[in-house]
Amino acid sequence: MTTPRPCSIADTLSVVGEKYSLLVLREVFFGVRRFNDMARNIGAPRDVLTARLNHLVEAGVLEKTPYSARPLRYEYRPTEAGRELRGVLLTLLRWGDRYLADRPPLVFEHSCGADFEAKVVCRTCGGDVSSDSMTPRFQAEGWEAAGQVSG
Amino acid sequence: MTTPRPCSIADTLSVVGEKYSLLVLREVFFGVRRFNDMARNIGAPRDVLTARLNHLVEAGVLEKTPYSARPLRYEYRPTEAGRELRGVLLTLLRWGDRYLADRPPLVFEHSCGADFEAKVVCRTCGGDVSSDSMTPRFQAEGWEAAGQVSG
DNA sequence: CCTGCAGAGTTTGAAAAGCCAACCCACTCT
DNA sequence: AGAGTGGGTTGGCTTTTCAAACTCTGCAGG
Repeated sequence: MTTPRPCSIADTLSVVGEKYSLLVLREVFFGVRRFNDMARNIGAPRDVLTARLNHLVEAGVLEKTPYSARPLRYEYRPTEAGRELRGVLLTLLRWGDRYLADRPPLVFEHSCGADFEAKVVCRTCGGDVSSDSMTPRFQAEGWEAAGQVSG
Repeated sequence: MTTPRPCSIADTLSVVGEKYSLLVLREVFFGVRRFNDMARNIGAPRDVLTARLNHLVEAGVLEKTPYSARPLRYEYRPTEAGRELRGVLLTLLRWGDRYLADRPPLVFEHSCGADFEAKVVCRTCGGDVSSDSMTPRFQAEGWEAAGQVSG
């Protein structure tokens, strides 16, 4: 068996898993729309940024629309699918704040008044995801977990 | 200003943002502990996998413990910090299931009985994260959002 | 003892991707 | 006219990635 495990995590990473891609999304969520601003805020080489933007547009995560006709200039905005990646970013942010940073460089205030910290729950019941609350059901043959889902 | 925006997302990505790193984590959550199994399930070149495992161990996300003394063999397990990355994986999984896959190759059954779908909420109040429910407060000078937080 | 096999890497050399600086084009502003 | 801005593209160099082969340690069978 030489093909990798079929998996939506891997599929998603093939869209947003390249270097800088998620940082582009971060900038877009901050309302940054233009090439030069992104390049500066992210610290990415301009040619690489060009490639990432194109990839994200092709993947349907961003869309480019002209904001100036002559000279022709585009700005980049998230699509509905792109907007739905907000949770990924917030989850990464929370992990870094917790395990890496002494003092988070950026805090969000949630509408409830508290400093926002992301938490992942079951969309149906709202319950926690603990290690033993989830049972995997593999749809493809030959890809069971080794042992139980754990960690 | 030539330094990139200070940000826990970027910091987190410097730990788990390299190619294959999150797939290593995925395997670890499935209970896969050994080098050869990971290489096969992920489809990663062996030298790259070696580098990623070492990086993740140094970063305190995985720990290696011997499971055989002669020949000396190690297995890789998540640390507490590594376990806390589960939410990142589940959020990526959900996005891929929703926007990429026709039929998800893997489904988890949550303890509530439903097929699990991840959702990100405010840890304090349990409320949704909509675009306008969060107000950024920048701790470092000069890094405001351009326009409001949006998307 | 000799042969074969498994597990976990390490080495090798070519192909791909990343990086940086410089350049270009189409305007606008002074 | 000259300088500045925005959004790239180009060329040349460095770093990663990749696949295959190789290493090393021990076990198992004949």
